[in-house]
Amino acid sequence: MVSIKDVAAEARVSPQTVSNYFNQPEIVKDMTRKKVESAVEKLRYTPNASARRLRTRKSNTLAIGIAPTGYSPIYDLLLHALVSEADRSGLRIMLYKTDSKTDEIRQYRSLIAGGDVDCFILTDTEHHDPRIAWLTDHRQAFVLFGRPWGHDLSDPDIAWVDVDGRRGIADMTRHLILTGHRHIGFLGWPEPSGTGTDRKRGWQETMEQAKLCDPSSISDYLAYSQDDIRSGQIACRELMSRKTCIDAIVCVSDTLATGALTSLPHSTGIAVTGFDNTAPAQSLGFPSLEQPTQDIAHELVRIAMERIRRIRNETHHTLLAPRLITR
Amino acid sequence: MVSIKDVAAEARVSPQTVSNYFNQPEIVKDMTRKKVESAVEKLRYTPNASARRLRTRKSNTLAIGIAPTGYSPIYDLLLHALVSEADRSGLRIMLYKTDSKTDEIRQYRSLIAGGDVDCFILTDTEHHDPRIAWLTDHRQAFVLFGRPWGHDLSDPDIAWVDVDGRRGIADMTRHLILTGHRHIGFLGWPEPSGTGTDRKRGWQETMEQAKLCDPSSISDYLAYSQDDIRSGQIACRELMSRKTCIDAIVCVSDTLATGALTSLPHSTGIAVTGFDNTAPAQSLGFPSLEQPTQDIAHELVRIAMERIRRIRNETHHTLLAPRLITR
DNA sequence: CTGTTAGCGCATTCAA
DNA sequence: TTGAATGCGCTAACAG
Repeated sequence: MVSIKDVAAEARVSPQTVSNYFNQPEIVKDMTRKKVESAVEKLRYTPNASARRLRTRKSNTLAIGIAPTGYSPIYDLLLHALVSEADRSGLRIMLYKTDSKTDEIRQYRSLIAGGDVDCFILTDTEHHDPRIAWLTDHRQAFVLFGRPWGHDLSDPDIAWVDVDGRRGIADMTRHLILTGHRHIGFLGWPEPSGTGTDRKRGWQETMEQAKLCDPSSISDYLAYSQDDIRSGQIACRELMSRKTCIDAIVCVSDTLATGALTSLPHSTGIAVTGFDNTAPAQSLGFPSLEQPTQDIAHELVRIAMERIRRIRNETHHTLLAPRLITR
Repeated sequence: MVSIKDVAAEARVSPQTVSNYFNQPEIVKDMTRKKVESAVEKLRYTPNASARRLRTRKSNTLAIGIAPTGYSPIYDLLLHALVSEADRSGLRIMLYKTDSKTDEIRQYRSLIAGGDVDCFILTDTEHHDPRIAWLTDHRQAFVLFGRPWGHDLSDPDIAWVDVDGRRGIADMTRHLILTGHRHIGFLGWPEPSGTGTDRKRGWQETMEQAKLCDPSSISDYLAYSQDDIRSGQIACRELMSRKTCIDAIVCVSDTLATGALTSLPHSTGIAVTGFDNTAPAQSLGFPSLEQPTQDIAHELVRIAMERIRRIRNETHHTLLAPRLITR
């Protein structure tokens, strides 16, 4: 293993100069820099991260939780984007398990005390999420992927990145209207669900604005379902029998869209749309909304770095638009 | 931040004893242990991982690559299982990006030199994988998820864990035969594909054994396709038009099964089966084979720990059976 | 069984 | 601008 001393000896400078070369290159004289550079190349030196971490008390690591049943269908896409973006900033991504919210807080404690993590990325946020309070109390840097439902969205203590589901679903609903549909139902998640309610609102507002529905009759076009295929099928059948004139169904997820589509008799001509543009959307060929994972990751990393440095004057939340995929 | 010294002072023992309490509890006297224990609790002490790593030259970290387009549909399930199993052994999981094999080797260099990783878990192994040679040359611990195709499978230098696709597909083929199918086709991946060839063999052997096919006519029942839905549809149509008597199709993946199923006219009664038991298999309701992710993770972690400790007398490869999901 | 000594590799003082 | 000394928190090796 080659250390900073070896490089210093090779370059005939002091260890400190080599350290400066890496951490404050601008204060090293050009000629010295050259010497160090060639020594580094020759010895294939890479700084030891553990030693640096011990000294600086920074881990250059972001941690993101992974749930037993996959938070979301785009989780692995997001993960790759995150690793990719983090890499550009010299950060690493570490995983921790989140089998329950309590368990998750236990993980925080261990990761923080171990000096393993600079900033947490939380997914699957829920109303009055206990994790937010805990992390804030412990002055630990974190960013949410998902809005802090139940908190003030502009609270400077709570940084977040999210996708504007309301806008995406509104775009989708407009698309359906503009392609001739008039009786557009909505298949959503049961309350309370921040994300679900937000998406539903996109549909409802568009319908009311287009005078296709008024507030008093909106519930006729609405059904709720757990996010699995079978529940989606049942909810869809119930909705269709309750409101037979429906000619399109906007679903809060691809899973429910899959359920809806497979529960309808073939060739009814009823349009069904989803959210996330996952494999089922592509295979069954229904329109969907794609989350901009690379942009999400970019923002998460950018904000994470600001939180680590305790910079508070920049934008600490971002709402990104999903992309409409028509088919 | 509370350190080992604080605990030692609180417990009125030496720092070394506290260290022993954590690392070799059995050599600490009961009464001393009690004292340390209460001091630890009182101060909420957690060892600093960076310092420990620096001292021991061990990171207690496994690294696994993440590809731009998701290696496999079970990737996130495997990841959770891995984090979960690693946690039980006090190991962490770090991610690195693998946009290309060359890029991946660059990542190895950086992670190793930084002292960030004890053992790599490689996925998506291919014939004569260059990563294997590099890691072996550098005496770096690693485990494959997937067999080292093109190498000696019993080579003690190459540890691996894999799922027995051949056996799984054979089970599936037998299931089809026993439910009355006789002309069973196979939709596979183009050669060379270690995994694909292995799975194909399971079908072929079962067919020949059941005298439903002889070696000379086997290719009549066989078609190849890239692993996407549209290619699967095309390949399936070609196969069906070439061999009209086919009454079941075993597919090498759920993706191809989805393609096959959606390309066939409805209610033909032709059975289609997949591999991985992913969402499409569940939603479209075709039989599939489930990979035992928890067992895979368990074995990966077990072997990884042995490799780290350079133990060579234990089993260094494991072949696990997938679970047949009939529907 | 417990305490003492030393040093892992690095970055932050201070001097030069 | 560069160099020498110091210590981050921990544990291996030893001495007691």
